[in-house]
Amino acid sequence: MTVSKAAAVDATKASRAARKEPAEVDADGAALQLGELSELLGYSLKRAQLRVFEDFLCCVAPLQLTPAQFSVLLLLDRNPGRNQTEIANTLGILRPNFVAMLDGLESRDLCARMRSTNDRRSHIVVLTDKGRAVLARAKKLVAAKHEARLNELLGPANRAALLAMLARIASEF
Amino acid sequence: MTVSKAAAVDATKASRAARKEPAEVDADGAALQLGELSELLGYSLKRAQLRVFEDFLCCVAPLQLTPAQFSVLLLLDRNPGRNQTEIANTLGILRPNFVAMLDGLESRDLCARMRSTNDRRSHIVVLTDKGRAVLARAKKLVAAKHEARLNELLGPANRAALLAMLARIASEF
DNA sequence: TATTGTTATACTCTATAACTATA
DNA sequence: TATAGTTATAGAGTATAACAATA
Repeated sequence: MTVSKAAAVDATKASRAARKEPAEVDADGAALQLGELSELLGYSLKRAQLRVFEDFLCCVAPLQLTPAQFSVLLLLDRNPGRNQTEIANTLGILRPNFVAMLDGLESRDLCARMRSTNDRRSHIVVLTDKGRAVLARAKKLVAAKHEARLNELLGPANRAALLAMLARIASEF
Repeated sequence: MTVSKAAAVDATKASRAARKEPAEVDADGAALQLGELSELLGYSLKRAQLRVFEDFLCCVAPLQLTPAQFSVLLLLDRNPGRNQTEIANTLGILRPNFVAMLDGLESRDLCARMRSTNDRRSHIVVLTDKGRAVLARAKKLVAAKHEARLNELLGPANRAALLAMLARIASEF
């Protein structure tokens, strides 16, 4: 669910090898046959996901946000007053792993932990003003550069159909 | 491009947290709003990919094969006489990382390295008889349990459309 | 000099156990 | 006792540099 910060710094360099496409020729000039691999949904799913995350990283590079960090900011903005466990669970991040992730965002003053008055064990996670500003800029970059290109590649109808099928797989498969 | 071997041993246990679905209720009974997240292609792509790999692991559990290992066996079967670099490159695996992966398959007698007579630097990777047998059984399990259920969920036409769009994203985006 | 396979290494991601402070 | 946040830790996955053997 997350992406390396090193990759965020230099997405193109970080996955140069993975970018080599199946059909690309090798040293001797003969590309290998993918065979049944190209009919395996999981295989194409994985390669498409890597490519999309790579492009996301590229598009949001000025803001230094990974897909995972962006998803946290989005969720905080939409769900104020929630604690770490609730945010982490919703994103499929394990609570122990969410600690360092929040530390990173908090150290950049994008969000803050606040002790809940109801339950002093809980940390309510809030977006800071800077966090809201960065999120707003990130949304614009994602919409204008990232999602726009996907829309262009697939067409709006196909893009919607793709999204619906992916959501269906994630929730019903 | 690969999947943990621990997950292969117990896929359900390994990703219990990640399996919690976005709409699932929390302790206080109120599910969080995903908001724009549900319109982010990358987000659904990632969640669908995790779910599909998890199911793959489950379906092929009797053979103890990860998606990555299965893809190597498929490629070896379809492309005899190739060396490590060619196989690894085609799958987007870096050569140094492919060494341990091949060691694992070779130690289970699923494939073997053979010095090339033309170029004594190269290791030609060949499927063993056992490797061919395991691959055949794996293909049947994947087709009968894994892909069949995906087909059932989406319908053949939608499944084909999904595959085409994913391949398009991987190669043209 | 360049390439193949390899080792060593480092960093990220993911997962579990166990601690602390609260409830 | 149970839960929230945390720490420590371990295992995969992924990336780079550098070496030996060979070309």
